[in-house]
Amino acid sequence: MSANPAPPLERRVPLNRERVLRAALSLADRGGIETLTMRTLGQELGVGPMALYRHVRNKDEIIDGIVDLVFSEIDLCAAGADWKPAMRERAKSVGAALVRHSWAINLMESRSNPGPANLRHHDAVLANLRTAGFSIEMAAHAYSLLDSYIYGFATTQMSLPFESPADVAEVARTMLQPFAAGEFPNLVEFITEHAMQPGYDYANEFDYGLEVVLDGVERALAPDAASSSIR
Amino acid sequence: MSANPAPPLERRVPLNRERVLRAALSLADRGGIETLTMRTLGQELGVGPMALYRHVRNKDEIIDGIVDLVFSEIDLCAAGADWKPAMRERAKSVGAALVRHSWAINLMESRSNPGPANLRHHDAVLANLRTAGFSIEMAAHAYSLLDSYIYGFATTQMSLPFESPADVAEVARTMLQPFAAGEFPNLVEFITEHAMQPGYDYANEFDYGLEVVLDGVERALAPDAASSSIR
DNA sequence: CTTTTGTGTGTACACTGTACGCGTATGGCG
DNA sequence: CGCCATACGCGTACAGTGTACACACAAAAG
Repeated sequence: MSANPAPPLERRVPLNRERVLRAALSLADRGGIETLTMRTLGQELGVGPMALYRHVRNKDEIIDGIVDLVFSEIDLCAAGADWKPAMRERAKSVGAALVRHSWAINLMESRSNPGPANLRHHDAVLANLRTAGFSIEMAAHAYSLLDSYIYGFATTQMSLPFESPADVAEVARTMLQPFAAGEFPNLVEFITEHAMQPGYDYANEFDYGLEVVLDGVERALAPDAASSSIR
Repeated sequence: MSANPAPPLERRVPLNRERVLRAALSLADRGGIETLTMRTLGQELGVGPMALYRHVRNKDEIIDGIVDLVFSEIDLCAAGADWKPAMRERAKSVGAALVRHSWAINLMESRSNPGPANLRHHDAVLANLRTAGFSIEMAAHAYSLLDSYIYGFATTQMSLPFESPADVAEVARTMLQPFAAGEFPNLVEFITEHAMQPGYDYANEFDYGLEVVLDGVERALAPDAASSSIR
């Protein structure tokens, strides 16, 4: 017959792993990791849930995949670069990526199947430190300290239940409501005199702690040179 | 009648919120947070899932409750104590609690309904710092840095997919298997020359970073006194 | 006695991930 | 051209999740 019963006007471009992961990342970014289900992801791609299993072993593989996509957004530091600015830039790059993908914070370090971008990232950091003269032990110290701080800060930052100083007042009131008035005086003082002040933004704390950590590493590396760039 | 039709030999001691939370904590400690479901928890208490809802509004309230139980295990620091040893002890106490309840790491800071033990803990830390002469700003700096490090370290520590140096070899092999031999030379060196060495235990890194952080805070507080107790 | 209140149960519903089998479109082959 | 293997997506089904709702039964109160 000349008339097709169902004319494939727009030919179905087949799914692939890449498109599945991209859509999953976009979905997680927009609605958080909990809105990423096989059904919503299928809907996003105009496809049933089971179609995804042709391109991905299971949901865990999707999670691993989008976590590695986040790692791939982090700038790699050059091996020959001065370690301190390189580590500072890396820390900020990681922090920025975690802000862009806040659902990823608790997943970046806890996946047991690291992807290529993850491994490449770690390798580049170690390369920079070793080239800069860090012993393996010192590199281990520095790396542990830096990563603990970076991920810890991102965790505490993202878990703050407010966005602006105006929210702080509201949240603090409901949080402290069930308790006696003078039960937590220091906490109340801290909130009213600090967190509720106009210019307050917890994100600013990141740089301060980062400099403390970097200076500490520098001092441990060369005990005489105390740069003390802490403001 | 003298003969009871169904003699309540062991009279059903009624459930209460306390027992529900204790059982939930025990369950999470034994099998991880994912094994804590309303059905398993009911089974643990010899009761149907719906019975729990008489004592708890929903599952989130159970999570909030057991997180606060973990907070209640952390030693409170005295307001008048020297801040540096007090913060050191607090950090270790938090770290120890997180090791005992590793399921809690990602929940301690991310619950938006902090319980009384949580608030009491924060209040005590702030009291110590303020009494020791920290301005509100400096207390905010120090608190942010310390907590970021503590929780960040716990996160990275708990997410390591191995327990002993023997496991490291196995895990590293399977992790690096899909990649070319010389693709990550620094990572391979780090693993073989450091993580796989006999005495290696990542937990030891905690104290090192903690001293760096404490010294950094001390220096920021009194820029002249550089104690440099870093080994 | 009746009535109220507290406590646990059973059923049911809307979700989740995913195992299994069936159709169909596509591309290589004779 | 016909044929067929393969790749791809779909539909159904199942076990598991949190929990809303109506009910059963106990103890206590009036």
